[in-house]
Order: sequence, then structure tokens, then C-alpha cells
Amino acid sequence: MAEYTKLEKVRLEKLRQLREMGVDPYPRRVERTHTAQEAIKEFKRIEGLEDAEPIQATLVGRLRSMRPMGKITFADIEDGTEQIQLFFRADTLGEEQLDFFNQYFDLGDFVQAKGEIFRTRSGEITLSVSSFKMISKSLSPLPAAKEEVVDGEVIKYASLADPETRYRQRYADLAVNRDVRDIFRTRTSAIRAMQSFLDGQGFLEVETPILQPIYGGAAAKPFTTHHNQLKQDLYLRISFELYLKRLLVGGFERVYEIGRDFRNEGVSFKHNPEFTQIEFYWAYADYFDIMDLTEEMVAFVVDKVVGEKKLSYQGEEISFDIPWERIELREALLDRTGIDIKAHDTGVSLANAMGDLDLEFNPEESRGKLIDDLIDSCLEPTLIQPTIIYDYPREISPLAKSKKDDPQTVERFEGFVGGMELCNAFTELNDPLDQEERFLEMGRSYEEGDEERHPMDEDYLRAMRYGMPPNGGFGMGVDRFVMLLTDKHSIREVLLFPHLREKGE
RNA sequence: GGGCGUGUAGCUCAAUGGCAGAGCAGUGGCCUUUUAAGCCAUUGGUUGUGGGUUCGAUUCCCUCCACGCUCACCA
Repeated sequence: MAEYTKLEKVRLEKLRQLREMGVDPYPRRVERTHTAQEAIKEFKRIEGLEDAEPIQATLVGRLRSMRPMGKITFADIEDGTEQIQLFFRADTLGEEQLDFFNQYFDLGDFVQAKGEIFRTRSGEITLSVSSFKMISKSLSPLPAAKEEVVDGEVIKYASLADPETRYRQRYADLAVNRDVRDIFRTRTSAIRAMQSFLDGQGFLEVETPILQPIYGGAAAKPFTTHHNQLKQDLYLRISFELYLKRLLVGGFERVYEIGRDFRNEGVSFKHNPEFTQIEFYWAYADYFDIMDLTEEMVAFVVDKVVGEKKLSYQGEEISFDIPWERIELREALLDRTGIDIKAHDTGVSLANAMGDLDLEFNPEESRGKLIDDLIDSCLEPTLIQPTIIYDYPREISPLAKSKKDDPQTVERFEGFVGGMELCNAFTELNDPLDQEERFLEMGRSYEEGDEERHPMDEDYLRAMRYGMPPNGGFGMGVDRFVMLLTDKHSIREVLLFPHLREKGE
């Protein structure tokens, strides 16, 4: 049972009185002739015209501000499009109606108001209300802030800011903070743009299983669940890769999926247990083709969403003009650290060389893991402008095809922007015997019982044995991309309902 | 999981080892073109939780909870 605050009790009493008067505070049907945006646009259109009929409009929206001044009241309502001012006047409505509004309507209530659009002395387009109606009473006061618009900039005074409340009660955050709604509009338009780009390139959007009997395609700990009737343990997918590549065996040449992955790992400003991923696979392409397409797609999306091919992220101007800088991993590391990874073909040797760097690492780690450490600490943070780093060590890339003249290196690249890894792609391994060997290698390198250990996916190997066309594949964290597009440092800002620890009530 | 930090009114924030404050919101009043409306008055608190030190703790110490930053983890 809800415990009501004093402010809520005041509103409950108003609600009770409304009902007593025969007013339904939650009516079933609503009238609306214009959105706020349409009304304003329509008014501007006819404003200067001779003998134009005044615009009659019925608007709806949430009460954001009330300014009673004796025999008149100004109020602002906001609908999904825009905010617009309402003008209540005793002369028009009668004092009784005006008092009724002032007495029983609160900030946060949804109202319906009918009247004529006009412009006030101070120049604001306003609805002069001739009749109005409660369409949903708000019982809990929103943590609404006063706002002032100065030169088009909205200045807020003491708005909801506590991150915990904002994320736990995202509905309140959204209701009160317009800029938060904009983040999610941007998010959706970025996803639409990716779809429209890939669709235009002849890719087919598909859906593959989220509940999987065997997880794979990435090194991550999965969430486990259970199907009762089938008496079968299932995993929430950690990537789409192995299913999408099965589709290439099936004869689709270009497929992509945008959806949720789940990883049972640490939560941080850039990790949420469930996150959105885009992956595409392109038959008869290699990683150089994927590099080109990646650059085009990212530029397309940035342009679509931002309006130009550059943006500002955490104070850095980032340009997405084609082509990106492309650097071989070995050279990039040599440049940043003075270490030539090619000169060190064992973990021990590389660990010795890394000893001179001011860097913490576990010298027991494998060569591949040590190279990964070097990338994370010496390379990634320096890559602000879009950069492609290519040719990775085989042992941390079990699904990528190796280079012809260098079996320890694979045809793989990662795209970095703003000091973050943005995407990961490679020429996909399509040799079933080689793939089986890689799975076995991987199995050996993990301890028995290691949760990241890959189970052998026999069905995937069977698919590959039927023949898989040569292909290139690509994966990108959509949330991280949206962080870039919206200049947010935390993944939670770009997730509508980020995961938070359960809190006892 | 480790380190650091934060938690005070519905919201944003002050303050102090000795009666816990402001602005906004709320309530009552004045006000017919305001817009962070204004003016007058006024309500509102188990200072995250549990314990300890103390004559006295919101303040000092410890436990726990949540959040933030950071490290670890993270193909």
C-alpha cells in the first residue's frame, strides 16, 4: 500500500472533491484538434493575413507551469511536440471557472483546453481558453523545475538531477527533462539510419535466437536460464555471430541484426548487463571491404543524426570524413610503446619488454592477452579521431581468418573513436577444419570450469562443413555509438532503463 | 571485488558537537497580458540504516544499504 506524502494527500483531497462534484478526473475519451506544434505553425501561417479566420483549437498536454494573477491565469502545457501557453480569463470563462482551474488543477495534470489562438502583448503565441477539462489528475508532484528561455537556450533552475532517482524513475526524468527525451530520439534515429543505410546496400535485417543452447561468438560470461518443460538449460546470447554466419551457409549474402546481447559481467559507466549490438555479415567481402563500408555507414549515420559529418565529444571535435586513418596494430604499438610485437612471439618475451613501460599487468598472461593490455592502456585512449587499427594476433581472435603469409596474425580490425573502441570486424574464418582447431585451442587455454570457456558448437561446425562463402563480418556496440552521438560519458544516459541494483523498499 | 566520495524537506542545495535553514513546490491572501510573474503570510524534517563515543551526534567512530567516480574485470 502506498504511503502518501503531505503533498500527495493535498492532491488526493482535490481528487475526492472533483469526484464529489461529478467530475471524472480520468475520462475515457479526449478531444484534440491540433498538437501544440501544429497550432503554433498554423497561427504563424495566417498571422499577417487579411481577413483570416482566427484559429479555434482544442489542445491537450501536461501542465508545466501556472501563473495565477487574480482575474487571469497563465499556464503552460506540454504535449509530445511542444510547449504552449494557455490564457484563462474571468471575462471569458466566468470567475467560477477560473477559480475552479486555480483551485483543482496542479502541475503535472493532463488537461484538455479549447479556445482561440492569439499572440499576447509580450509576443507569446497562446491559447485563450474558452473551456477546459481535466483528462488525468497527477497525484504525485513531479520534481519539475522552473525554466527560463534565454536566446533559445532553456535554463533550468534546480531540476531533477540525482542520478539514482533519474534512472530508477526514468518516467519522471523524461517527464521533466526535455533534453533526456532528445537523447532517445537521437538513439532511435541513429538506429533507423543504420537500418536505412544497410537496407540500401542490399542487406537483409533478420532476427536470431536470444535463448541459445550454446553461447558463442565472444568471450564473455553468459546468463543462464532454464526451460521447464523441455528440461533444458539455455543461455541468453552473448553475440549474434554464429547464427548470422549460419545464414550465409543458407544462401543469404548480406544479413544484419540489431538487438540485445547479455553478458554476466561487471557493470560500469560503459557496461550494462544487456546492451544493444549491431552485427552484419557480407558474403564475398573481406575486411578491407568492411573497412570501407564501416566508414561510409558511420559517416552516413552521423550526418543523418547530427546534420553534418562531425561532432563534439567530451570537448573533442571529431570528424568522420572518409577515409579514417588506418594503422597496422604492430606499427601503432611500436609507435606508442617502442615495442615491436613481432619481435616477441611468446608471452614471456613480451612481458619482459613491457617491464620497461609504466604499466601494470600480469606477466603470467598469454601473448595475446598482453597485446590486448597494451592496446587498452597505450593505444585506445590516444585514438580520438576515427581510426582503424588492423591485423590482430590470432589467439585473441578465434573466428577470424589468418593472414596468408603470417599465420599468427589475423585479418581483423577495430575502429576507435573518442578514445573508445567502437567496432570490431574481420575476414571471417570459413574453413571448418581450421575452425574446429581454433575451438579446441581455445578450450585448452581456459581452465576447466572457466565461465568464459567456449563450449564447442558442433552445429556451427556442421553448417560450415556444408560450405560457407568467404565473408567479412562487423560488430558495433550501439549504446557506445549513441554515447558518441549524444556526447554522453555514461552508457546509463543512453539506456532508457539502465540496470541498477535492487533496492529494498 | 578494492579505493575514494556522496546521502539533510516533494526538488535543488546550505549549516553546526548545543532549538536544522534557504529557494522552488505546497497552503492562505492581494493582483486582468504574465512567463524563473510579483508581494504578504504560512505548513513542511526520525538529517539513508543500525550501533558506538558523548551530558548532548545531523556533525566524530564503526556496520550495513544505495548511488557516483576510479581501479580490477570486460575480444
